[in-house]
Amino acid sequence: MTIAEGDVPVRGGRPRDPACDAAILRAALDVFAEAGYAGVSIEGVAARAGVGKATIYRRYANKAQLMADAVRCGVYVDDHLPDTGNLRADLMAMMQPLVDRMRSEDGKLLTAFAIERFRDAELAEEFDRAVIGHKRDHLRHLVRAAIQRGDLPADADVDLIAEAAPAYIWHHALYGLPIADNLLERILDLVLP
Amino acid sequence: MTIAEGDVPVRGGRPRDPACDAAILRAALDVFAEAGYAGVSIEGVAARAGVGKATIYRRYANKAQLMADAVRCGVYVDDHLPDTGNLRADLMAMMQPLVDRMRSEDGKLLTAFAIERFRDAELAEEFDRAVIGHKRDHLRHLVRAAIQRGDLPADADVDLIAEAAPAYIWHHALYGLPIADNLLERILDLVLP
Amino acid sequence: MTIAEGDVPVRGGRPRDPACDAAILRAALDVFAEAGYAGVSIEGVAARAGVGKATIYRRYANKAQLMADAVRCGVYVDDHLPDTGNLRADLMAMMQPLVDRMRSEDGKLLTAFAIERFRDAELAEEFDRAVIGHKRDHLRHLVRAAIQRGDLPADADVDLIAEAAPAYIWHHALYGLPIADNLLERILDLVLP
Amino acid sequence: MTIAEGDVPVRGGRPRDPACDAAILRAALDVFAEAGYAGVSIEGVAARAGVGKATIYRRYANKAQLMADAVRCGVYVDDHLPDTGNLRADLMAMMQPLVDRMRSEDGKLLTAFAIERFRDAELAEEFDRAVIGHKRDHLRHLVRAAIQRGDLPADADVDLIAEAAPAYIWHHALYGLPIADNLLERILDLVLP
DNA sequence: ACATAAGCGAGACGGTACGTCTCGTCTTCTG
DNA sequence: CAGAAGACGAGACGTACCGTCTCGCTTATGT
Repeated sequence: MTIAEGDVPVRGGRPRDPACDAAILRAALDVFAEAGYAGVSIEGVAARAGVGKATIYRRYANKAQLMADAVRCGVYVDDHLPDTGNLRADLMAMMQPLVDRMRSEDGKLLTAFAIERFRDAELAEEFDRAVIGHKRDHLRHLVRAAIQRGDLPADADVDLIAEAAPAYIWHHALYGLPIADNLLERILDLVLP
Repeated sequence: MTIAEGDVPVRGGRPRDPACDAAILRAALDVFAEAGYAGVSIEGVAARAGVGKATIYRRYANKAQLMADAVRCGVYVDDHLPDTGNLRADLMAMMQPLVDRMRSEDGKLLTAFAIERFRDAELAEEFDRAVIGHKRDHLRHLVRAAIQRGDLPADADVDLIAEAAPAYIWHHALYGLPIADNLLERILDLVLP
Repeated sequence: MTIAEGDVPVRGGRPRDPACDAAILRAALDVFAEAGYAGVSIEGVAARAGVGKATIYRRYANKAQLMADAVRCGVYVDDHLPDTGNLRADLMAMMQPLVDRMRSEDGKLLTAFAIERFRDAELAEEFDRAVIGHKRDHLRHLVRAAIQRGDLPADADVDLIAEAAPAYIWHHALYGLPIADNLLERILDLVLP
Repeated sequence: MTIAEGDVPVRGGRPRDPACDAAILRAALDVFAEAGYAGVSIEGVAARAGVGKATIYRRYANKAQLMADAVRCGVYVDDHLPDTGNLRADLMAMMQPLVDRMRSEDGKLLTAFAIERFRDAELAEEFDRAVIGHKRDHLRHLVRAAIQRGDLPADADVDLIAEAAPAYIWHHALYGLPIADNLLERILDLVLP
C-alpha cells in the first residue's frame, strides 16, 4: 500500500514496475531535501529517478500528490492506530513516533514539508486525505470512547483533547522550541485528568 | 519601514512613486486572498495593480520578497500586556484579540504571514523580536506569578500552560479547523484548573 | 530538408509535428510581409501559428534563424544546382529564378529581407550558412570548370564572373533600378566572352 | 546641417549643449562599430556618452533617426567628376576613392549608411539628390562619350558598364567579401574591352 | 537682478518581447 | 501493454529596452 490510489491491478498488460515506484519516491524526497518544495519539479524527479515523466503521471495526478505520498512513505509511515481501551497509552503509542521523528534528522524535513503544506491548498488537501485525516479521526474516536467508558467526564472537550498532542508538537517545531524527550508525557499530564 | 530594502532615497533621478508601492501591495494581498500563495504571480499582481512588471522588480527581487513585504504590511499587531493578578482574565485579554482577528477576514492574511515567518529565518527573528517575543515572555510571567500566588499548583507546567492558547489557535488556523467564538475559553477550561 | 538543422531523427520520443513546421514558417512570413523584420516577434508568430513559444524555440534558437529559414523555404527554395557543361546556360538556369522572383510581388519581400540581413550579423550568418553559401560555391565551381574546359581563358577572373549576376541583380533591387526581363542575358553578355 | 531637425534656436531657455551633440554621435558610432546596428540601444549610447536618455530623445525621435544622423555625420563625400576622354582612367579616378575608403576603418560606416539609405525612402532621396545622383549621371555620360569616340562599340551596354564598379563594390561590402586593393582594376578589366 | 524657460543627469514609469522553464497531456518507439 | 523519450500548448519567470515622464539642478536670455 505504497501508492496513494491503492493498487489498481487492472487486468492484462504489463504490470507496473515496483522498482519505478521506489525510484520515484526516493528521488522526490532527495530533491525535496536538497532544494525544498519549490525546487521540486516533476521533470527533475523523473530525470533523477531515471524514469519518464509519464511514468510519474501514471501514478500521481500532480506534484502535490507525488510529494504527499513521498513524505508519507518516506518519513510518516507508522500507520498503527491502537485502540487498547487505555486512552493515555493509545495516545502515547500514536504520537510518540512523531515526537521521535521530530527529534531526529527527519524533523527538519518534516517541518519543511508541513510549511509547504500550509502554503499550497492542493498539497494540503492531498496530504490530509492520504495521511493525516484518519489519524485525526482516530484520535477523536479514542477520546470519545474514553468518555463512553467513563474514563473522561461526559463534558470533556473532545476536539481539544484529541488535538492537544499535534497542536503542541507542531507549535514547538514551527517556532523552533526544543522538543524534549518527555514532551508528550507533559502534554498528556496537562490535558488528561 | 514598509519596503523591504528600506528607503534608498539616493539623490538624482525621478523618485519612486509611493502610489505604486501602495497599488502593488494592495494587489498582492488581493490576489493572495483570492488564490493563495501558490496562485500569486508577479504578472498577475502587476496587471491588477495597473503597473509594469519592472516596477515591481525594481522594488522586490522575486515573489517571495514581494509577498513577505505585502503580508508584513497587511498585518498590524496590538500590544496590550495586561497583568491584573487574575490569570484567566489576563490570558483572555491577551489572546482574545488574536482569536477575533483570526475569525475575521484578516485571518487568512495573518496565517499567511505566520507561514512566511516559518520559511524565512530573518523574517522570523525580526518578527519575534518586534512582536512575538515579549508576548511570549509575558505569558510565562503571568503563569509563574499565578503559581507564586498559589492560584496554580507549584508543579504546574509553566511552558505548556503559557503556550496553550497560541499553540491551539495557530494549530486551528494552519490546519483550517474552524475557530469558534469560544475557542479561547475552552482552551483555558482545559489547561487551567 | 525544411528545417535548418537538418533532420535529427534521434530515436525515441515523440517526433516533431510537421504541421507545426509549416504553420510556423507560414506565420513568420505573413508577419514579416505585414510588419517588416522589426515587427516580427516570436510571440506574435507563435500566436498566429497557434503554437506555443517553446515549439518555435525547439526548432530555432532565435528570431534570426527562424526568419532565415522562413525566407529560404518561402521564397528561395529553388535548390537546383545545374552543371551541364554549358556555363552560360547553367548561370541562366541558376539565376533566372531570382530575377523572376525579383520582378514578382515577392521582390519587395526579398529585398526587405536582404536589407535586414545586412543589419543583423546573426541573421546574415544564419542565412549565408543555410541558403546562400552553397549557391555561391557552385557559381565559382561552374566558372572554374569552364576555364578547365577552355570555354574561358585561363586567366579569367573567377570571382567577378561568378558574382556578376548576384551583384548586378541586388544592386538594381537595392537602388530601385528597374529589373528588366532580359537583365540576366545582358549581364552574361557583358562578362562572358 | 548636422542635427536632423536643423537648429531651432527658439528664444529663452538654456541652449542645447553642443558637447552633448558630439558625445552622442561619437558614442553612437562607437557602439555601432563594436556591436553592429542591432547591438545599438539608446540606453547604451546614453550611458557611453555620459548623457541622460532624454538628452538623446530631445534630439532624435528614435534609434533609427539617431543612427541615420550618426552615420550621415560619419560619412563625408568628395565630389571630383573627372572627364579626360580616357574612360578607364576616369572611372578609376571616380571610383578608387570609394574603394580606398571601403578598405579603411570607414568601410563599416559607409556600409551602414548605405543600408540605412535602403530602409529610409526619405534618406534615400535626399542622399541620391545630394551625392549619388550626379555621380551616376556622370558615369553614364562617360560611357556614352566613349561610345561616341569609338572607344566602345556602339552596342555597348551603357547602364551595366556604368554601374559595374558601384555594383561590385557594394556587393562586396554588403556581403562581407574582402575588398582587394586591385578590385577596381579587375572590374574594369572585366567590363571594358 | 532676477524671473523665465529650457537643457541636463538620473532614473522611475507602463509596456513589449526576450529566451528559459515547468506544467500536465500527447505521441512514437523499444522491450 | 509499460516505460523512455520527448514534442506539444500554455503561460510565468526575471531581464533588457522602449519612449515618456518627473525630479532637482544648471545656464542663458529678456526684461
